[in-house]
Amino acid sequence: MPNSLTTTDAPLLLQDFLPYRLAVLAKLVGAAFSQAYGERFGISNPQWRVLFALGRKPNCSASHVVQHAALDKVQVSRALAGLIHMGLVARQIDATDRRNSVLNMTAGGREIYDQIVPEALAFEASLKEGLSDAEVHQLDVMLLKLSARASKL
Amino acid sequence: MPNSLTTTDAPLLLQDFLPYRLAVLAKLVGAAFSQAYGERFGISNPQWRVLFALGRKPNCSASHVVQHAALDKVQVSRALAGLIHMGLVARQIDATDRRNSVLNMTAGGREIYDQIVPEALAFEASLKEGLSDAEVHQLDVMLLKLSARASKL
DNA sequence: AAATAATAGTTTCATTTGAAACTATTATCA
DNA sequence: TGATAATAGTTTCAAATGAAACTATTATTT
Repeated sequence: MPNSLTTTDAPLLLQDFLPYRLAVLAKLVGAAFSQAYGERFGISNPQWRVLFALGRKPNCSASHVVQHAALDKVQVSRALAGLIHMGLVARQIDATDRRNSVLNMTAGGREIYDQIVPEALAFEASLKEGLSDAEVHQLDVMLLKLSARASKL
Repeated sequence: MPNSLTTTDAPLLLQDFLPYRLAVLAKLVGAAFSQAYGERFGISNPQWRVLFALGRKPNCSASHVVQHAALDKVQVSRALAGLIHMGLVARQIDATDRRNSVLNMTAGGREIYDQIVPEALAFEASLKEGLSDAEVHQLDVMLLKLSARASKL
């Protein structure tokens, strides 16, 4: 057995393996984001998602957040508990269906939100720096295609 | 205060926000991968990375894995503990520097590895299905650019 | 050579995450 | 109407993750 310790014929190059590359990039970006902003406001990544969802659609329920922030109901429940405890979000109960909550940012929550949105967009722009408009468009198309494929695997 | 409960002027669209899109896609892909293969072999995501790193470079140390698999030393230590316990990896001690370990897959480890590599490549190919060669190349370029930018934020 | 620093890797402990079970409320069906 | 199922959300418990402290070994400094 002359080569029992050598590599196999077609070793998988981790650096080129798309699932790996996506994971590494997403983690890097997420860490940079939450280091920059989470630290400043004491807000975690799932909590940002909830705030952004509420910014987009006030008076919504937790289930709505689940569907629009790619979080499961446990994560949303926990994120909300924190945000409510910090006084950034207020929860009422839907009188017509007492299972539903009606969520909104408080004045304090909106203050942070209004502050963070432009910075988040600047962060994104900075991330895209070096990409041409055409490339940004290509990226959009490919992320959509990859997401569509991935959800079928 | 006529609009205290309406959205702000430029709400951030989570669905379009690149850090969010990357996170969601990476998670989706990672989940699909480890559901398909992790379940079958009882191997976690960090453990796959270690195996792939060892496939690429036998006789390497744990530090080498740290540098080439985007894992920290704690994750590598734990992944190795599991792999060794499963009998898929063997660890010797470098006689010239007894701090270093010398890692290799066992015959059993290589058996799984040789089985998984073509499937992993097929998985990747399936993920890229629908992308033209030009698009795949574009994707490569943009992931590289984004990674470079992200590591500077 | 002794003391200090650096490197490789592990362990410990606190926090995060995920899956499953649970409560409360409303909807459906017999 | 009463029983069953479905929905909204929370809690609980186990596993995964991360940061910091720790052990062992080698390198450097004095």
